Amino acid sequence: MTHERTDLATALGRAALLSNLTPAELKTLAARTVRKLFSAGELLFSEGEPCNGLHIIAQGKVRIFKTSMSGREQVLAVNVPGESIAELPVFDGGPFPASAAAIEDAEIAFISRRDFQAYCVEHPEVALKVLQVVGGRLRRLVGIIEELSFTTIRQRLIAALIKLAEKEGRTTARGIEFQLPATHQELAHQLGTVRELVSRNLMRLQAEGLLDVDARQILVKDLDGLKSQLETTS
Amino acid sequence: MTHERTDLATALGRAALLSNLTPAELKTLAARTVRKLFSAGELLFSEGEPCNGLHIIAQGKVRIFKTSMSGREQVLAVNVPGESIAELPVFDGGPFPASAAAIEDAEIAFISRRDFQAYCVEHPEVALKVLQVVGGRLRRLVGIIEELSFTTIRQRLIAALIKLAEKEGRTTARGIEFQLPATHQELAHQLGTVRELVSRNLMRLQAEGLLDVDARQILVKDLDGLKSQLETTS
DNA sequence: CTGCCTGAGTGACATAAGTTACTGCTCTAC
DNA sequence: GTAGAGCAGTAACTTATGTCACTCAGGCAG
Repeated sequence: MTHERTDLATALGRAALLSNLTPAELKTLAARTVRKLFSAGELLFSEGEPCNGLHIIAQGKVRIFKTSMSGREQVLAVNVPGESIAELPVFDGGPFPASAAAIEDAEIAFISRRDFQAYCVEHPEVALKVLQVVGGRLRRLVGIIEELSFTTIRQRLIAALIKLAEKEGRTTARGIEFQLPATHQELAHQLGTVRELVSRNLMRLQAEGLLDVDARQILVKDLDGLKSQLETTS
Repeated sequence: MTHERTDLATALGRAALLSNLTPAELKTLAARTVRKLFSAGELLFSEGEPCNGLHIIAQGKVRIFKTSMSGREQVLAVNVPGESIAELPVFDGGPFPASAAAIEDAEIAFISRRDFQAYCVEHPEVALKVLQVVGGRLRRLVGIIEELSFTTIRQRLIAALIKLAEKEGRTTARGIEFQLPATHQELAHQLGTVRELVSRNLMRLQAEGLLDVDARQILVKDLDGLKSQLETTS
């Protein structure tokens, strides 16, 4: 029990939302949080449900997404430990605008709406922090809209590959090498499309000599060539 | 001068963001605002510019939008008097994520970032209000993403028509009648597409007997029929 | 009255996107 | 080892989307 509380307090301290709180404050807050465990694939909550508290990720990755009637998915965000989920419904009182599921086994610190709101009133600077976090979220959403509205799947895929190459790639003699972080299916969800198109477009990029693809293993042979693909008038 | 200040104070009072402030408070705030006038079509600000204050609409309509390299536009929001624009960049300090232009001649109350932030620190409840407003904005963005990702232009158009019919339509013997609020071009921007597709889809709906179209004049003959079009598996 | 400008309707076309339906590969469980 | 599950590659096809290039009507300025 004590152990758990301590863990939660440190986990909370890592949360961007709650940085610059004193250890004592964290402890008080931790005493009011509930630890929740989710296994990979499990739903944290579904779109449309009422929101009764703030989720902070202590362990694991969480995917925020919308689902269409026909079963297609569009990922809105992937959140990692230290980030919070669904800050907004906590404040505006509305239902969740999207669903959330654990990508990996995950541990979540849950603070009830009432407690967190009370906390914000006592600590106005927390509300400003929340605004900052929400600002970043809003910017990402606008970015997604821009992509959906103006770019092809090919370009979105290229953009994703470039980001991965620059973040996770190892530079080798032949180029920049990395693994796709998930299945083609999951990547497709993040790009707002279907598995087949990811596969096809990867093959097409390979045929054009920009990449070598071996299932999830990617070798970028011409990063600048890839980047130049993003600047076409589309 | 006094007149102007008074006007601004009442205009501010109508703003959702600042409701439940006392007249005295409004007056103080109004003393710190600048009145800006824009004529139809004029840009308030452009995507990427630094944000140095909060805009509140006193008169006129304002369009928030993204532009692609090839010149296409995607409207993110249309804001009317009483609403605020770009609350978020004020808080997170980043640049504007999108551009804003006046649809009609517009009058804007402008409060500098510094002043408004100071105001929020003194009045924590205002920060919570801002969170609520931003929450609504975020929900709308998620809605746009859902539409772009899962629906066809036909369905988006139908949804827009239904909304207009229910909000502005006059019921006549032959059906619900209303005018499109803008040119096909503008409607296309709001749906994230081009003029031709709006025109074509309207004609197609007419051919199917759901509507009568005469340029901007619309007569909805079968509202339920329209609605049922939205429930297909797409 | 005439010519011009803007907005609207349309046909032809190229391409992107999504669906269906396979094949084949690689694990894991039995 | 074998069966089955899950992931990946692909071909054929349908539809949606966007572009180009017009035509046409109405309104406004000269």
